This record gives sequence, C-alpha cells and structure tokens, in this order.
Amino acid sequence: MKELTIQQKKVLQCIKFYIKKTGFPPTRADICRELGFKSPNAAESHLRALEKKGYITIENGASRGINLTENTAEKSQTIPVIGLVAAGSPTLADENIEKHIPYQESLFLSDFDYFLRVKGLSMKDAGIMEDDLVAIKKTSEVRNGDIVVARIDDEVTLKYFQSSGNQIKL
Amino acid sequence: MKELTIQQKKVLQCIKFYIKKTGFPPTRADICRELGFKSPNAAESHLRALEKKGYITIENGASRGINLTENTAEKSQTIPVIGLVAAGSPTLADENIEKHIPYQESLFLSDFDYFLRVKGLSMKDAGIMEDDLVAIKKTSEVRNGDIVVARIDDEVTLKYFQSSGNQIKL
DNA sequence: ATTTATACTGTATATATATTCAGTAAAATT
DNA sequence: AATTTTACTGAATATATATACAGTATAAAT
Repeated sequence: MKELTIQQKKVLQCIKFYIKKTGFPPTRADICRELGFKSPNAAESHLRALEKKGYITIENGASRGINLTENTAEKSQTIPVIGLVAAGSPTLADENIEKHIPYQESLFLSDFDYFLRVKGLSMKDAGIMEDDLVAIKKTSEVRNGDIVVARIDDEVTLKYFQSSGNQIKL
Repeated sequence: MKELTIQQKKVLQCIKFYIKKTGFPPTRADICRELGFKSPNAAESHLRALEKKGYITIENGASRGINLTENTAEKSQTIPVIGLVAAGSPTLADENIEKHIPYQESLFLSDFDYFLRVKGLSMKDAGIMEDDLVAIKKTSEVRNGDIVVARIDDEVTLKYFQSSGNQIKL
C-alpha cells in the first residue's frame, strides 16, 4: 500500500476520530473545521488522494459516504478468545468470549482477527490438540491444504481445505 | 428500557444492517427503500420514536446523524442451544432448548438460527464429535457435499448430502 | 371518553453537502 | 526541463437530506 503524506495521515486520523466520536463519518466541512482548512476543496482533494491510495472508499453522491478500508479500520487492542464448542463444563459455556488477550503485534508474524479455542480431537493429526488456541484470520482466498474454519450448511468446524475441480473435499 | 414495537425493531435492525454494510448510517430515504415505505416521514417518525425510547440518538440538522446508543450497539443477541433428540425433528420449542448463549454477530461470517448439540459419533470422520455444537441454518437449498440435518424414519441425524439424478444418497 | 402513541401517505422546502471550476504555489517525480 | 503530485483558497451549484406540515386510520393508554 502506498505511503501517506503527513497531511493525508492527519485527514485519515481525523476521519477515524470523528467516526469514533459521533458514530458516523465527517462531511468535507467537518474535516475543514477539525483541521483548520478554509475551503471544502482542501478536504475533498485529500479524500480523493486517500481513495486513490486505497485507504478509504467514497460512495459518490452520498453525504458522509466515507468508508474505511479493511486494513485501515482500527484494530482492536485486545484479541477475543472464543470457545468453538462447549462440551462439558457448563460454567464456561455461559460466555462465548472466554477472555481478551492484549494484542502485541510484534509477537506474531501475521495478523489475525481472533483466537479460537479447540474442543475435540478432530484435528489431532495436524498437531492441533484439545484446548489449543488457534489464530483465525477472516479472508476470502483459500489455498489447498489450508486449515480453515469451515462452514458446511452453516456449521462451523476446523477442516483441511481440498479443492479438486468442481468438488471441494474437507 | 422501553419495549420496541415490531416495526420499530425492524427499523433498528435496518439501521444496524445498513451501517454494517456501508460503514455509515442510512438517510430517511434509505430506510424507506429498505423497508418499503413510500414517505420519508414514515422513517422520520420511527427514528423519533427510537430516539425517545433511548435506542438511538439523532444529531439534528446533520445528514445521516444517527448514532446507536451504547446499550443498543453492544447488545448481543442470544441464540438457543438445542439437544439433538433421538426421535422427532428438533424444534425451537422451549422444552428442547438447553440454554441460550450470548452471540456476537461480528465473530461469525454468516448468521445461523440455532446450535445443535451432537449425540453419537456418526460424523466423527468429518471431525464432528459427541457433544460438539453445530451451527444450523434453516434453508431450502442444499448442495452436494453439504452436511445436513436429515430425518429418516423419525430419526434425526447428521448426514452428507449426495444427490445423483433422482436418488438421494446420504 | 379523551388523549396519546403507532403507522403510515404525500407534498413542500430550507439547508446541508458533495462536487466542480478557477486559481496560486511549492515539492516531488519523470 | 516538463509534468505530476501535494496543498491549499475562494466561489458557485446541483442535489441529497432533514424536517415540517397536512392528512387518514387504528390501537393503546389515561
């Protein structure tokens, strides 16, 4: 992704801050007010630059039609731990988020969205044992041999992904 | 917090859905389009009712100035857990529901209707073990290879779905 | 019995807002 | 050296949008 200039970073920060504060994106005039610009075109130009560089998308014609791109959207500081299945212990099953672990980016090579606690031994051949934590990343591309959180008829389990022609084998 | 009417719930759901989809709140016209209203005042009235009952706040004069209240935004729905019974189809009847567990929409890519607790080891090759929870979605289309909740002679089990011509193989 | 809330249609309008056009000027890129 | 990008001011405008006003009708609350 292309680098941002200092001013563009300020505008992006301004958008994030505004959304956090009000719950909806700013207008051009709002950005001008926050950053001291005197012409709405100053904001407009920066927005188009941010769009061009892939940090935001703009819905043309719509007011406040600014949308942060996925990688731009602010990452939560803590990573939720979710129990995949609740076998046995009913006390733990009462909450599906077991806890939050503070997220330190440097600890992991790749980034991910949440931890999943493994129940059952279905993946023991892959070295994933019961109560292990699995880092899950939401993505749209899958390659053969990947271990995925599979949704079959909208049921959720961990599977190998194997696609051969039309068929998908799990 | 005051109870919402069915229509007001629909409007609130509509707002949530719109924000999730686009990243910013809907206009009155957007709500009308989504829910089939023919007058922007229909949306306006509902919004004012939702504001009065404390589910949203409205910034007067601002376009798309709708903000979900903390209570409204973080309110996690609960989904029922149903035990897989030997005979008869699983229903959402109260006597079949083991418990409700809090459900956070953002954690799963798709939505589903209820959890089913697995009894028996018929699907152990697919990695579905006893006491696992399976997320079930009520649907009318089934594809080959899907795992479905099958009912054969009043017995409910999980099966692979395999259709070849007229025959259905499980 | 009267008031209030719900649930709309339909019209109208002030203004909030995006967006274009015309400039100026410096910095970065080719 | 020429072009593009950055970084704005300032004015103008079409339209997107909130919002008020005038109705109709039913249900719920007081």
